[in-house]
Amino acid sequence: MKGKSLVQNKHITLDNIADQIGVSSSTVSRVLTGQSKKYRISDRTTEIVQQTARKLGYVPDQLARGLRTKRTNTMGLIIPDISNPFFSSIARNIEIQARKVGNSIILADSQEDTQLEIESIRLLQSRKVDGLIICPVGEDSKHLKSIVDSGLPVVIIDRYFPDLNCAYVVSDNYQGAMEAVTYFFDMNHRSIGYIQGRVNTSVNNERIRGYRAAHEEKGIPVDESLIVGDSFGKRNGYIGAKILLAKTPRPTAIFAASNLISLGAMTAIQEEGLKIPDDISIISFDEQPYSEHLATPMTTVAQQTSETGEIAFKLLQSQILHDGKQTTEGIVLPAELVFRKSVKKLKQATL
Amino acid sequence: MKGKSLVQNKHITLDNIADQIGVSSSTVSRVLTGQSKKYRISDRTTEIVQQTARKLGYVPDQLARGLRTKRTNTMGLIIPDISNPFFSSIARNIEIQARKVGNSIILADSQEDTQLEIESIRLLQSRKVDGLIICPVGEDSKHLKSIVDSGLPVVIIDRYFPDLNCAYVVSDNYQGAMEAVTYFFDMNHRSIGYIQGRVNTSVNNERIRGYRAAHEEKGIPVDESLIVGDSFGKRNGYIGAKILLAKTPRPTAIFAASNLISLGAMTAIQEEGLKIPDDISIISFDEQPYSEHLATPMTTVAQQTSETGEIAFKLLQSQILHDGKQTTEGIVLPAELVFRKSVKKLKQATL
DNA sequence: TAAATATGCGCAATCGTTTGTTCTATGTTA
DNA sequence: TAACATAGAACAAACGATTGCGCATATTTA
Repeated sequence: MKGKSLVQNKHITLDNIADQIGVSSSTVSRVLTGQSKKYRISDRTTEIVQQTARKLGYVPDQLARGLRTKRTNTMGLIIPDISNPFFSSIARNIEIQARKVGNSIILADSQEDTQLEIESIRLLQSRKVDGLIICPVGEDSKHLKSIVDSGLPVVIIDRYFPDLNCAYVVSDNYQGAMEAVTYFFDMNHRSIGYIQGRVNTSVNNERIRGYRAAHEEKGIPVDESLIVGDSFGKRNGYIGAKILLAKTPRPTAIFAASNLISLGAMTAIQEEGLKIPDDISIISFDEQPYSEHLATPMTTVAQQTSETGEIAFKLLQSQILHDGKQTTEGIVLPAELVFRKSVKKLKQATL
Repeated sequence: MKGKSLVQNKHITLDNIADQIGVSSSTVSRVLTGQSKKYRISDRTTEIVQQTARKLGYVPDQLARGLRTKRTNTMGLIIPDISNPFFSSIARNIEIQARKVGNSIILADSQEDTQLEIESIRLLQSRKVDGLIICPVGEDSKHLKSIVDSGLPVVIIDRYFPDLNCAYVVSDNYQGAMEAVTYFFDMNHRSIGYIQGRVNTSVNNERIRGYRAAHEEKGIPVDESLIVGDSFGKRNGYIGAKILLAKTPRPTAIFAASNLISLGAMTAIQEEGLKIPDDISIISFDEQPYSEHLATPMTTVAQQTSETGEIAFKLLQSQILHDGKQTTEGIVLPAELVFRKSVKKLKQATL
């Protein structure tokens, strides 16, 4: 058997096959979609059709099929920054799940820009995706509401909107932040800076809520001036840390709202000639492959990225299979504190 | 003006618009594709069409359009592991470029598996992408040849095949490796382990070639037993390092073929109770945001990821615009050594 | 005033599939 | 033998957009 894959000279269509063996294209279609029995195509015909299809290297035109069937087996994925390992890890798992069932993913990077997010949604709609998995930029949800209302299956990940009637899967940011800050307290820290991410995103709100709750539980008032920053990027981490470190008295600990933030904070800390954890303790959101290898192995709060992707896909898929009936299930995955060396146990609790 | 975005009740087509204002759908089409002048549609009609299209929230069905025009404005992107920041960074830049011109990217993760790569290609073909950007798994290129021969515009990135007549953009792995190893020599190292990536990929071959060339230039014979490993993953880095560190005499330096490999190597080094760079020096391929923050800031050889993405896209785009005429341009981008602290200068050159 | 040219737009085919309906043999039953 | 099933497959109409061609009017030209 010659395994040589034929060069597809132009393009093979159902009609080509049909002509070749003198049947109609409908018959070919039914055979190739496995409906021989249903439409009583004889075994002989079925066999012949399959053979010639294979011989000619037929591959169905998904555009035509989609046009006719209203299903493209394609989903849109909108991510604020695919180069961020946190997101790319989620994306990967979504893609893997999708491919298992013959679906494809159209990727859009919104670059943390709501306007681009809106454009992306339009673009994906025009490409007739069966559904959308979207990690929203964050503050605004009007455009999301309108698309959910339009009936397109949507699953939101990472960030969500309480008033949006839509399936979502997020981490328990409240609990994660709460645990992290509580841990700081347990290590006798009392002045904990928080370098936050993009404000007014659910992620950020929840983490702040956790930060406050931890304070409240310990009966420690929160110093509002210790909450700084406004984005999940590295630069913001740098700036935020600079600000915190300039305070007198200097906070003894920093809670960084993302992997990039902590990276930025680290260069600031270094520039100030300070050591982690001796001079300043730090916990970062987002576990990364390199976390354990940092100058000081980083204590992090880990989110379940691969589970997030997998669950999001399955949620979406189920909506699609149930004929676009949207579920509004919300799934929240626990975040887990992974302990390393970046927080120091202070001697005496001031107070 | 009410900015309220209308719920698209079902779906607006050209015919809907046409009916609404009593013209034919062809007229509407011509107006909406900006061909009013060419087809002598009156200003008045043009105006009305545009208004109602806007009012009704018309968004063209790209499936139908693609079916008719044979252009989908969609490109396929096949990547061995999108969660690897090296690749996701490339992917991001491709997506950004693509979107600028209204194109979309269908993402496929081949999981470093040639079989999945082949499947992905099929899938993308059936989805009628205008072209393909692919970072091949590596060893085999038969399937690539067949697809290039089929006339589909293709650009290969990161890894390439000398015998494949196809545009590509890669880093100068030879030069990068050569510089790294030469630097080791300049620091008086003489026994340099190399933890390689997937064997028989161009990336790996070129880097080994550089490794050898550096030796030759210095007149130092290469110890074949110092070349270990077989994948770009973290696990391979760990294992490779374990093997190298067990040798007596122990090599004084390790050259790691990827960011993940060096991460794995670091845990091995740590487990052995060794310090970088005091006990062992290391250089890693792939600059990363965290490179400077590692336990010992890592000397790396940086590749131009964003340029890679951008160039790859533009190469592909140009092929597509020139009516599928494939260019076979090969672009190789220089790699740059970025110096940090992970290499120690040894006292005496043994010899 | 007839012919020529311009203006403005519609017809209908087409892209490749899918699918409800119809058609024709051939066999079966009463 | 008339009536009727049944098997096996073809017909044709979608899906929504694009586009070559053609058909009316209106305007200009000779």
